Amino acid sequence: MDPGREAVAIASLGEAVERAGSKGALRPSRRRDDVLRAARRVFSQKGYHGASMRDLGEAVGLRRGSLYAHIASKAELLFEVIDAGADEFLRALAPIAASPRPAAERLRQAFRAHAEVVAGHSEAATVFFHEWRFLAGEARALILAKRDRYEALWRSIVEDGMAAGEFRPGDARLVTIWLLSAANWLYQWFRPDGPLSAAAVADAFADLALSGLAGRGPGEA
Amino acid sequence: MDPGREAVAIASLGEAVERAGSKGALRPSRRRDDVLRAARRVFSQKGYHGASMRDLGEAVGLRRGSLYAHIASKAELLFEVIDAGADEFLRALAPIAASPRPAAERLRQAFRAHAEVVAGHSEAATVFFHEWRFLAGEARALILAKRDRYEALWRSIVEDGMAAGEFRPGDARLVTIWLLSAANWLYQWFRPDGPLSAAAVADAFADLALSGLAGRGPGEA
DNA sequence: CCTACCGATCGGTAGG
DNA sequence: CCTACCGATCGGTAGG
Repeated sequence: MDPGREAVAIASLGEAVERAGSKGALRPSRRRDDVLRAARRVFSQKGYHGASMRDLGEAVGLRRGSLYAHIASKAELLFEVIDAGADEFLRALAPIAASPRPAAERLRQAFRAHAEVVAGHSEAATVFFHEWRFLAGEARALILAKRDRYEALWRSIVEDGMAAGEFRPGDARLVTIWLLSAANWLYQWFRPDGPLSAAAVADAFADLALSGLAGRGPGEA
Repeated sequence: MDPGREAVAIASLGEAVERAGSKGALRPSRRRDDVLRAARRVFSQKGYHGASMRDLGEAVGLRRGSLYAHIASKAELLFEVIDAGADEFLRALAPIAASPRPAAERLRQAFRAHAEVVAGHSEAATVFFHEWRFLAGEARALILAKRDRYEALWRSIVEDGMAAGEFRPGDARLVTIWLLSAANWLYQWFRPDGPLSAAAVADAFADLALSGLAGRGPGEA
């Protein structure tokens, strides 16, 4: 809650949020958190354009117009939901990518971290993947930069593994997309109340990615 | 264009399309194809709820109201775009899944078929994955049934491979989701004008899926 | 936080 | 009579 850092964050969001700043809409509050939570849920269910401000108002118990005492715009809500989701993924992966452990072990940890974020923040993950393209200007650029940073963290694990001879050589970028596909797709089907835990799915995916469908399992090496 | 088959198809779509049938809106025409093509493009770019009938009209060179001489509703357009996309995927995979070839070979063919459908029908694929949840009633059930059939075709290859000892034993359902994740995610990043062809990406994914990141490549077996 | 509005636009339909 | 389309407008709702 350092006001200096917050001012920097506000300045980076461009015109819409600056207007909000001048109105004080960005000031944190319990009500504001309620609105963000409602946005996460309603956007994930109906999509950004399919969700109306009335929907959000009903979800939080306010009239449509009253929401604007807490936020600057519908677009600002979309950015905040997506940005918070992106931060969850980055925060979970950063220490794993920077660790000195073998690449295969870090790959397993990366799958676990990713699966646990999806399991714990499925609404934000859905909004991230489905609605980021409706962001405009700086908000969009900021989110795409975080997405690229996240992919670069995964790629660094792949490149380390190839350099160390742990992984067979190949197109690190393509291999990274291949690995991330399985991780990213989780938001489409994984349910915390399903038969498998996030960690179990992550471990299964890591085993498959490392050993392959026609290879030996990790216990048979 | 057998009118009997068309009547069955109409009946299966529920009330909205039956209304269309009674007005003749479902009768094929060049103009109707133009509208469907425009819907595919505009829905893929703006999303279903973000695209207005005015957008569709502009894309096809008609006023908004004139579209209703050719279609019954915006919802009907969404269904038809998604259904045609689903049929492309099913039509490409069905003969591969039914083939008597080894499972590993069929898996490679499945990746190729899927990647080529994504490459050739990227707009329909995007609309399929992002907008199917905005379908209602029977239209939604029909699409989910096709999605399940497609997944079952992939799973049959996995099960055959495990039964034949080509693939190591495991949870066929989870392995299928893992394989399909890489295939499905293609619509997010694959571009036909990129450095790799759809077939090249498919082959790389098949090699990785079969041999794994830490295993030997197909030429080193 | 509300009611009461704005300029505009929504999906869909009217008569001709 | 048909098709393919027009300009205008329906009742409601959008973000603000």
